[in-house]
Amino acid sequence: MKNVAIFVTYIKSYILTIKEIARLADVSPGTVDRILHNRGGVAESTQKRVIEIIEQVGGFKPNVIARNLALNKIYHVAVLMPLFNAASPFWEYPKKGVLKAIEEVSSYGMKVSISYFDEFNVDSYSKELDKILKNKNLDGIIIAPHFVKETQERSDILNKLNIPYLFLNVPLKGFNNISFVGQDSFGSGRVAAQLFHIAQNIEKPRVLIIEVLEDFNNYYGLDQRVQGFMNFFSENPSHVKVEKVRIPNKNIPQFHESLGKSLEVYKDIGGMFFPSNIIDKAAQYLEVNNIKLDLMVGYDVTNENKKFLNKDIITFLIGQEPFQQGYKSVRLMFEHLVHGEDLNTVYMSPIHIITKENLEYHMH
Amino acid sequence: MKNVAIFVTYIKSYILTIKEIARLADVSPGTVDRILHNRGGVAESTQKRVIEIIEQVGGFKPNVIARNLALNKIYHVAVLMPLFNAASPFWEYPKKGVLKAIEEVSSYGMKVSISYFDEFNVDSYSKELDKILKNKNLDGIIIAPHFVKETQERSDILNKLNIPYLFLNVPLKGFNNISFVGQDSFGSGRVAAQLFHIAQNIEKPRVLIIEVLEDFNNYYGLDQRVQGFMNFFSENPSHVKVEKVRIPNKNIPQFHESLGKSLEVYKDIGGMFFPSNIIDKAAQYLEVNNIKLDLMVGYDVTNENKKFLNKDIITFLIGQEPFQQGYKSVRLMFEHLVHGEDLNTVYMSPIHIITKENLEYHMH
DNA sequence: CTGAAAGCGCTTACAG
DNA sequence: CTGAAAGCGCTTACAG
Repeated sequence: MKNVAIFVTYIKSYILTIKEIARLADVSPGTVDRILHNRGGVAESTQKRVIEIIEQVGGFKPNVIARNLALNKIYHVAVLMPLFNAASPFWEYPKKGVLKAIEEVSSYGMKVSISYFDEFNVDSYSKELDKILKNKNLDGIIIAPHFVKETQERSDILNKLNIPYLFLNVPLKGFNNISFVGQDSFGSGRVAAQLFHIAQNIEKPRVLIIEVLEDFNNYYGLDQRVQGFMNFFSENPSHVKVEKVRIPNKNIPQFHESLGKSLEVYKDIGGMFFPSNIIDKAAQYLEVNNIKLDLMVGYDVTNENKKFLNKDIITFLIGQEPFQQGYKSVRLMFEHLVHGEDLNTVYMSPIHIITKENLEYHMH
Repeated sequence: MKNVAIFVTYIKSYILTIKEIARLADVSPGTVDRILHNRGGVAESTQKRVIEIIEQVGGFKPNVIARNLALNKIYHVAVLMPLFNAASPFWEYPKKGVLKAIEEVSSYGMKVSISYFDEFNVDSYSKELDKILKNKNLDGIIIAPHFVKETQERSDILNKLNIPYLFLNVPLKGFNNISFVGQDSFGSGRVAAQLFHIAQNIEKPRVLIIEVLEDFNNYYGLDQRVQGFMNFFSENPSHVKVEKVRIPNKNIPQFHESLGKSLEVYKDIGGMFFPSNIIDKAAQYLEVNNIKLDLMVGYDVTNENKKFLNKDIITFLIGQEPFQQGYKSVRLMFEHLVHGEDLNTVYMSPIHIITKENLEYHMH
């Protein structure tokens, strides 16, 4: 043990192996391992000596690779998210992000399976979630908890399972989820408002917020977006005048009819704000009827919205980096399970301002 | 060998180990390994048989963890980038990104060392680069090649070293770099132009581009940004009128004096565009002299620029996700060296539009 | 309370 | 041309 100090200055940043520490302490590697993992059954004197040596050599960092290999443990993680299709265009990119992350972690001891539910069908959500919760061989869950009540009903099971679960995109409160990955809806509404404040034509200062009934019932984030929008104007004196209308959206013709009526009521409006990605339907109406507004702002870079951005009918889209949301949720679960990292309770997505010109540079 | 087919249907997505394949083929693991890595010295008949079996079981994917451990190889990578300080505020976040990535990959067989040069001192660049190139124990290099000539002079050495090198932030052409991570300067100029097009007050349509002499000599990307800016207006009819001035920047008083003169010449301007992050100096001038412009657009979320964004003196900043640039460059090198992945020749950074309202949600 | 041994899956000399 | 053995660093029964 006398030579330890000299040895240490020599090796500097080099990290010792368990075997080397064992040799310095005159014990076996097994004993060092027991101490490192607090597995007990070690004489106090031995423990003290070994810990001292570890401190002297500047701590011990296990070789994660060797650790993984020896444990030969594969962590199983389930992801539950809405199915991507024409009715749920947003979910294309979270899915891609999840798949990309799966590819990366699959070589390093974590297997991930994805289940999908229909965003507009509560039962499909409950059914898929129940299936996942029955799986006895699970180490972690990532959920886009679109349905509050159905998720709450299962919170007991989630907690009893005693495995970490992480919320993706929907920030439900009152759960023991280890983390949330998604956008601050309120803040994103403020960003949209600021765009009108900066860019709305002074001669046509009236802006219409369109709340689509069906969307509002489906997703609580929309209300937050509108709240944030209003909040900006309550804090900042502005030439912009805001009006709000609620219209139904059973089908396109009906939606277009309601929109048309609103535009007749507010003849002098210069812009519209949609707190959701349904703005493409309105853009279609404007195009067909050859109406030009100064500013059209909505959410999410879906394929339809891209089209109208490129035609200069939509001016700005608020993006939330959905690819990263999917990617990040899986990577975080990996860091937590495989590397034992503590996660932050919240990982806020950036609030992207997307225009025709920067559209193609973004990974959506 | 008869049972292979049945076995295969049973195991499905399970990936066989070398040992298992060896057993199926009645050879030793060593032989399978020789075939997998084309190391030669295997009878053709054996080779054929083993390859057939591998195909039947749906291919072989090595366990990267075991591979790393056995190879016991540590890849050494050098990073050369500008030193972050008050004069080079941009480089704070690439550095942070590099450090984050280093933390991640250090557990998986790659060590990274960073060297810094003074962005405004060619010699420091040459010196540090030469130091790196002398290192015989190097597997890859990441460079922010700020100085064209000095980099060109060393391209022979770079190529002879026969190790991959990747360009960060500065897209030099005519090199054998395996990849580039950074922003499309031309495209970013177009984005800035579009912001003026959308938001510039109709009553004050004149916009001033400020080219700072010293910056222009230092960094070729600035010219590209201005080109892109002009290009947008040449393609899009707009009410915006663009003027260009070139002013020197030996020191702040001189810079402010030149700026003041320009503002006297163009009394009716409504906005200014800075193709660099030096916009904070102009914002300072406007603040002190109590001048309010409708639109001030510049580059990069430095601490100074943040301040003026929050004071509503700067309207928009174009961001290039510098953290991600640093992070990504290291991760890509890791994928290339450790996983043997082929890289794309270019990884374009997004072109972020930053305002007071979305500022805090972005990782810069 | 402690050590020796075997094993995770792959690689690499070495012997034949 | 091929197999047996040892090793990467850590973990885990097992024996004492």
